[in-house]
Amino acid sequence: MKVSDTAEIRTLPLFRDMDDAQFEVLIRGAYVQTFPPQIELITEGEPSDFLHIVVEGTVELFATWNGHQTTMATVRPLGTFILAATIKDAPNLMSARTLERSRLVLLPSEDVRNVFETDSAFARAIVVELAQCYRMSIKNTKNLKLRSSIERLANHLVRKQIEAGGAKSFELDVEKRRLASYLGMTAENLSRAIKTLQSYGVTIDGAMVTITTPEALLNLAKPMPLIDDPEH
Amino acid sequence: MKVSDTAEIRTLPLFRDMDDAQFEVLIRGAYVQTFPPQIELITEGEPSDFLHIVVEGTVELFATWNGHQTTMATVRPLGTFILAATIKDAPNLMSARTLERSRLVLLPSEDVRNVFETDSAFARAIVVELAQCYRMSIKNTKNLKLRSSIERLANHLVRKQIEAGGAKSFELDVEKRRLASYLGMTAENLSRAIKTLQSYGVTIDGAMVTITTPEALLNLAKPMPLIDDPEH
DNA sequence: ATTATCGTTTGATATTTATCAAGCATCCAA
DNA sequence: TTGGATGCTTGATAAATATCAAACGATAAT
Repeated sequence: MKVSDTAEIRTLPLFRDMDDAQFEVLIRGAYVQTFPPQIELITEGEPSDFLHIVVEGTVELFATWNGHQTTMATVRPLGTFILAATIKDAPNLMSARTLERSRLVLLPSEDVRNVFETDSAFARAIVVELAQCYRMSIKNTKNLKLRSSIERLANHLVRKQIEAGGAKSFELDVEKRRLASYLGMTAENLSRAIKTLQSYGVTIDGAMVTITTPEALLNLAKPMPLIDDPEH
Repeated sequence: MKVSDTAEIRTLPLFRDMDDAQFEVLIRGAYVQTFPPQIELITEGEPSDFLHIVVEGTVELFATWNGHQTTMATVRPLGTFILAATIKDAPNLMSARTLERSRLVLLPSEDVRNVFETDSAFARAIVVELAQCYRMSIKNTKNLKLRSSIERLANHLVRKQIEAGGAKSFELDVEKRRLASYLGMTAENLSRAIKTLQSYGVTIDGAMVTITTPEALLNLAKPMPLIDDPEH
C-alpha cells in the first residue's frame, strides 16, 4: 500500500484521532485494489467482509426489490462504505458498483471491529460518523416524503451550485439516469423536469448546468438546512 | 425517579453494559415527566437538550417542510429519541409530540455526551444503537423508493401480524391518518388501499385487521428481510 | 341526551409520475 | 469512418397519487 494513500486515509475524521499502533493494525491488514468500471463490489444481503474506502474513482450504492432498482448514494474520494454493516457484522443493505475505473482500500471488517473494541478514540470517531450517516438518511427521507420530484431536483441543483463554489455554471457529476434514480424519478421525467426548470432560469445542456436567476430557483426549491445542509 | 423506572431503563441495550457509577451519573441528572396528549416535546431545528426515553405512552416523531408534515416514526416504551442529535450536539431533525398521556425520562444531552466520553462500554453500545438506527432508516428509504403505497401498506400489515405473534386478527396501534402519513400517502388513499386489499384477503374494521388469506397478501407484499426485518 | 368536533370514508376531479414507443445524440470500437 | 450500443429526449398514454367536497361515524364535552 502506498504511503500517500495511507497518509490520505489518516486525515479522514474516522481515522484522524486513533492510536498510531491501531491504525497500523488496520493498514497492515488492508488491501488496495483497482477495479474497472461496472464491477459489483458488494452485493446486498451478503455479509460485510470489508470496510471500503474510495481513494480514486466513483462508486454507486444501489438497492433492489422485486425487479426494481434505485440509486441510494454516490461515493467519491475519500468516502467509505458501509460502516454500519461492518460494525454490526450484519449483511449489507445495499450493493455497490464502480461507475468508472476506481481504486479502493479494503479494510477487513473483522479488523475494524477488533480495533473498534480496543481503541476508544476510534470508537468515538465511529459514533460521530454513524450519527452523521443516520442524520443524512433522515434528511433524505424528509426530502422524499415532503417534496415533489421537481422540488427535489431544484434543491439538488441549488446544493450542487453551492458545492461548486457558487459558480453560475457547473457540471453534473453523474449520468442523468442515475441522478433520476437517486432523486426517485424516471429518466424521462427528469428530462421533462429539466425543461420545466427553464422557466426558473435553469438551463442544462448535456452535463452543464447554468443557473441564470438563482432567486427564481430558490423560490421554487425553498431549501432548508434541516434537509439540505449535509453539515447541519 | 422511581426505582422500577431505573431498573427498566437499565435493561435497554444502550445502558445494559455500562459502568454502574456512570449509569448513576445519568440517573442523578435525569428528569421524569408525565405529559398530556398532543404536547410538542421537541421541535425540529432546536438544539437537542435531552435524550428522551419513553417509559409509558406513545410519542410521534414528525417533520415538516413548506406547510407539509409527515410522520417519521412512532416511539413506544422503551424507546428513545433522538440519540444522533444528542451525541452530535446538533439540532433535532424531527419534532416529537405525545399522542396520549405519556411518561418520559429525560437525560440531559450534556450528561450523555460526558458519560459517552468516559465510559467505553456505553460508547460501544451507542455505536450499536446508531448503526441500528441508520440501517432502519436505509430500509425505510428502500421501502419508499422501491414500492408503491399499496405495497408498503401490505408489507406493514405483514410485519404487524408477525409482531402480533402471527394472530389472524390484530389491532392497528395508530390512527389511520398517522399510519397513512408514515407510509407516505394521504388518509384518503389509505382508505382506498385498504379496500383494494380486500381482494387479497384483508379486512379492516375500525382498528381491527383480519388477514384471511396470508398467502395472497404475501404474494402482493413480497417482504424481504433487507427491507422489512428490523433485526436483520 | 345532545351537540360539536374530529377522524374516516366515498366520490369526483386534478395532478403527478410511470410506462411504452420512437427518434435523436453521443461515444467508442472495429 | 462507420456501425452499434447506449443514453437522452419527446410524445402519447396509463397508472398512481393528491386534492377537494361532502357525508358519515365515533367520541368527547356540555
